Amino acid sequence: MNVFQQFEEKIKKIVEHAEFAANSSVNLSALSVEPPRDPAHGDFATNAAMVLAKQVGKNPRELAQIIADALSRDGDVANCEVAGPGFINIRVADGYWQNHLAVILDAGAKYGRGLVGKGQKVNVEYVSANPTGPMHVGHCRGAVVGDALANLLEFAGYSVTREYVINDAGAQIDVLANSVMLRYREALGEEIGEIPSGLYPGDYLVPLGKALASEYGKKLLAMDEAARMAVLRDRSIDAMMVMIREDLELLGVQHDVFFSERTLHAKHGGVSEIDRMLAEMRNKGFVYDGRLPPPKGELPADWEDRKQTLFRSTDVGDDMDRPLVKSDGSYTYFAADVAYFRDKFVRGFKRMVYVLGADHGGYVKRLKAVAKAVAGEKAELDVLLCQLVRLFRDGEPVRMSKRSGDFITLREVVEEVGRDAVRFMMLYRKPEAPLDFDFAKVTEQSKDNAVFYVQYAHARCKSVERQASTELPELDISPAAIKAADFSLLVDEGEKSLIARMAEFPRIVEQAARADEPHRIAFYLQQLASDLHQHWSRGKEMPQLRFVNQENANMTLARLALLRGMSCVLSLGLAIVGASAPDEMR
RNA sequence: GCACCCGUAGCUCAGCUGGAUAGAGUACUGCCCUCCGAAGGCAGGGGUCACAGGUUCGAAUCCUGUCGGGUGCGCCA
Repeated sequence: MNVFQQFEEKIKKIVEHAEFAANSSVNLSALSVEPPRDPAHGDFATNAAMVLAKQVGKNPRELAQIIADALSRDGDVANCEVAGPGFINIRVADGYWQNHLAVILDAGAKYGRGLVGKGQKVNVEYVSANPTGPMHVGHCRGAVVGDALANLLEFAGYSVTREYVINDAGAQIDVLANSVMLRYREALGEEIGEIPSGLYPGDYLVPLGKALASEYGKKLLAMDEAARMAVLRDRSIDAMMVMIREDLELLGVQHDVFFSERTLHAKHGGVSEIDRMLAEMRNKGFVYDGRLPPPKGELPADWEDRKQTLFRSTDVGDDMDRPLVKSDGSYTYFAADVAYFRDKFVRGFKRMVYVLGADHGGYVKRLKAVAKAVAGEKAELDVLLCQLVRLFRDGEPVRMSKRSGDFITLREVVEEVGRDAVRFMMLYRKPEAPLDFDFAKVTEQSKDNAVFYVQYAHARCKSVERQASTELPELDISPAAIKAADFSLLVDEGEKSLIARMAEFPRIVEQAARADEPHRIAFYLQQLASDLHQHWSRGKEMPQLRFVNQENANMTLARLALLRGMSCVLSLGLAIVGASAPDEMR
């Protein structure tokens, strides 16, 4: 339970035993205890009286006074004030925050951990780039957001599986195989000329062509079409996935499960997973044969009105029913998607999160419909839409052309600006807002990129420890000694408010986890770092506030404890973001 | 035509799911290093929260409509 919830409980107890609530049942679900907007208002603020006023038919300020009086008798509370329309501002007793520092240090890496999820199984699916080439910048954001969300949920106590769907069953794989075939012939010495349009032109396929040439010689040419394509498909997908995994590794992204779409189509005893799903859905009444109205707007040239196998997704919130079988008899991607969701459900996940690009916005409704049809209320599906990233260099848009295979790869971006900066930048914005990414600014280690600011705060904490052991070589600064320091020496307002800020961490984690919003961690870290830098600078004007005090070893030790707590929270937050917490900046 | 996302300081964005006087960074102006790391800090100006209604003690936040920007819209994945 975090400190805010502790106060909520105190207030609930007071209300439950209060006279005004005696003969009416009160609903306290909207009750909240928050950090006050203005620090001058105290340590906590609650809306309790305003939530209750109407329920018990009393004036909110009067009610606030009653609650405030009762709350004032609590040992943790120094005083309470009624303010504005009926807020209760709470100021904690001496020693409260100092005690909380002990809580933080005792918890260490467990501080704020495991408070929400209760071990519930969650599946986070992200990246899932087509295995047709290296990852490009466009994949970056989804990769970082998905990974940070997985970190966050795991930290919050969920049992998280990070999953990547390999789209290895579609027509694009044949295109890939044909492109590789060309590179193979090239490697055998054939003159291939310009890559025909419709095939992938990128140079990244050249090594694979060579590898196949040295392994198979001319044998592939002699094979019949089907056998050759089978080899080319398998080898191409494998090679592309190796590349993609290397790219993800650069970003520090690791998946637990790579799920192959082909396994859904594969027949076992004549029946595929999709067949099974279809039978089940037909039983439930979600599959029928019928006709779809023509698409709105300009009619596609090859549109024909025909009877087809449809999924009745309109029954569960979608805009239109969706085709499951193509005119050539094969399954649509949507059919695979239903089967895939069903597979996750069977694997026991209660929550499936899909991290998708904004160009998949139109897909959200049908995915939610799938979830309802397959799992009913037994599992929920959330979609995180990441808006596009626009690339700039010194304010000028960076042009990319897919046609020529001339796109900026994820590798180029990470190698130029660094993993930590890329990750923080991608999270320093809520995902549904578009993001402008300027190479020049991100590389510049300045306030333009908050990651350095936050990392600097961590390095500063460590720097002071180094300084302390130089100036006070006799001082024992082992973790045990620091835990045993006399925290009551930390009486400065700045010191107390640093602890108060750290105490917000568990609350931020909970809120971010509930809302699937990892970016909140990044913003919190920025705030926390700012508080530290600010307090640090006060030591310039007032040397007595400096952390290291040669005349007072006990004070130094207490302040080192404060910094230990600070660096602990900073590094926990940075770990969720996926950036390092360096001991020094170079 | 329909659906989804966005519209907050000159610019880039937060805003704790309905709370108090709407906040950061950047840019501009002026300060602060014999002093634990100046990759830092302090101060100043800058706003019709796109617009119009509605819900209530209370709206940037929720609902409806309008305008503007983005992304999609059967047999692609």
